[in-house]
Amino acid sequence: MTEQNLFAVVRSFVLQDLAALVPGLPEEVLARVEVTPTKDAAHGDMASNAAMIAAKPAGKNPRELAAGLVAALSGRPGIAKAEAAGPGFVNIMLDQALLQAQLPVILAAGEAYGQGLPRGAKVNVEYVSANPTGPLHVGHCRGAVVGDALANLLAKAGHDVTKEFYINDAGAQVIALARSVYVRYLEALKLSPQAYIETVQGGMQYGGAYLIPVGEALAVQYGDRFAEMPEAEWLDIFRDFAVAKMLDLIREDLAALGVVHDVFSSERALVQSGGVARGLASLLEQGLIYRGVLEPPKGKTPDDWEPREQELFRATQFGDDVDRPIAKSDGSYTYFANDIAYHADKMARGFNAMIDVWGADHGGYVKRMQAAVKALSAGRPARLDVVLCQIVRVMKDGEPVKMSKRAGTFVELRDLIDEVGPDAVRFIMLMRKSDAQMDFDLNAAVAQTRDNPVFYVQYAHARCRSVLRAAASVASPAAVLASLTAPEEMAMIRRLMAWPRLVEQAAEAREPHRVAFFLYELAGDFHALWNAGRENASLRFLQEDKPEETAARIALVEATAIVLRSGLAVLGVKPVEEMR
RNA sequence: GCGCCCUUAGCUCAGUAGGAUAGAGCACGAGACUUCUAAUCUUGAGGCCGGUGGUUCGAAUCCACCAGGGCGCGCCA
Repeated sequence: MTEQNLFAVVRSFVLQDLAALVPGLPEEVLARVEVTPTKDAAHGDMASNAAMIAAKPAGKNPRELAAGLVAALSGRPGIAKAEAAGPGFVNIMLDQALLQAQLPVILAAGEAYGQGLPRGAKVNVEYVSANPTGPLHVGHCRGAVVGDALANLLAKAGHDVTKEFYINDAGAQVIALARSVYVRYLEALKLSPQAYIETVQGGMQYGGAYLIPVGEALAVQYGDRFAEMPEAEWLDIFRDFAVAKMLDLIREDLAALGVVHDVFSSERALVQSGGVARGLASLLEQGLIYRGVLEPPKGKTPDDWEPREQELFRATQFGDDVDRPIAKSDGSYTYFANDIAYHADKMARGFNAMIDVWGADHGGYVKRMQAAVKALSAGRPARLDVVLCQIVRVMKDGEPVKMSKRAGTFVELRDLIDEVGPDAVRFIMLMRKSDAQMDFDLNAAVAQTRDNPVFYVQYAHARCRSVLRAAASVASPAAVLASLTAPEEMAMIRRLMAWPRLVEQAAEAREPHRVAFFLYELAGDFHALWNAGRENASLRFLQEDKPEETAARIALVEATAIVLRSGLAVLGVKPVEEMR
């Protein structure tokens, strides 16, 4: 595969010419040299900051250095003109033919356009990881969409990506699930669960109707065998059965959203196979685990505070604020210990880059987990990035839709998908930085106007397809691309050309929302181009008497459709053929 | 009290590794349908980038402090 990213190509020219002008510049200076799209067309197609970056280490005036770069770059193939500007920018104007020649590149690549060259690293993206105690609700939705799109984006950028779901099936919450299911089991047998419920501390935790069929299924399978039995006899059976059913529910919900994980990892299986001891071994060897007593939190101390001796991990040695407990005072492991083991397990499976997508309520957990991964990696290259997703409020008619898990009226993810469709859910969730709170406007999500970004982008694709359908009879195979010269057309090509670079940058920043914004802008460009043909008939795509120009424009439309599809594929949103 | 995230136009938000005159949409003003679907487009107005200092050729972006909003804070996961 050849380099599709023209910005990378030109950057390598700049670096070569810079090295010739100023030999021996340090790596970290060169790394800061960039070639970017320009905001203003008057500044050419691309701009580089090279002269300003290098001026100080070179002991030269940035304008002077820029002039030297301009002279060298001007002779490069494909570069029509270079000029120094402002405080020392080098503005680069490409040959029109080079821009036009991007269209056949895009057409040949198809939806693979923008695909980065393969990189060595195996990346694990873990997301959703909801407790297997019920269907997904809207709170899980953002993480599901962001994680899935991020994984797609990284794959697009050339990484070897695994999508993973961590099943929290080892803790107290799945015990509580089993007990709640037992109540439904008794009800299915027409027995009163009241006496049993009174024996359960905290009562029935999961009261949702979705457990009724689970209880019924158990009644069918086991009859009244467990009706009078003590908990110890049925707890494991009920828990495993219920967890399996809940995972089925969750998988269905995810499928409705178009999310499919490659791997489901069970916490319980990890624990039972001795994974925790395995995971903690390297920390023990490094002397990073000790018995100690934590200081009370600064400021106001909890009322029931009393010093306790626990096993602690020296998280402070790796940037955390305090050391963190590995084991409770009764000796059993904390969730953190299991999580260390889980990440150690990922590393043992060969992942040197891990990304966890968490809800914002886990923000306080990031430092300790990163500290643990740092300790586990012990010098090997391993990196954990945590993407935090802030709360989403679902809004209707300007009012927040009530979500109360306690009252059993929480909005299930499925309700949201049924209401607005998976494409709108995904696209709109990706129109925000994940670490900013967002309101999800139900009214906008179903609107057939520019208010609704998914509609706007899909409409652009449908318009492309509409032209291409109408073009079938007019198109000539020999596209004479040189006829594409109108400013609107060249602007369109520049936008398309930016796609591979955007993939690279967004993947590096772990920010899939940039793709959504890119598509929104690309759609805007196309709608503008479409309407330009309305104002000026000579700009219309299909020109009856000019087959060559028509062919060139069809290539442009086809390339636009390809980039739209390529981007929508990253977001997991379906392109549509027509809007009727 | 401590930690993390956020604060950009009336509203909802972008701002691409510190780059040039801070950009979109909505709402508001003025325009464009004998069509490749006007479900769209063009154009105007609208800003102390929360505040104050600092770092440098250059700061919405980095640092410090302050104010406001959110999340979390030793045997819950």
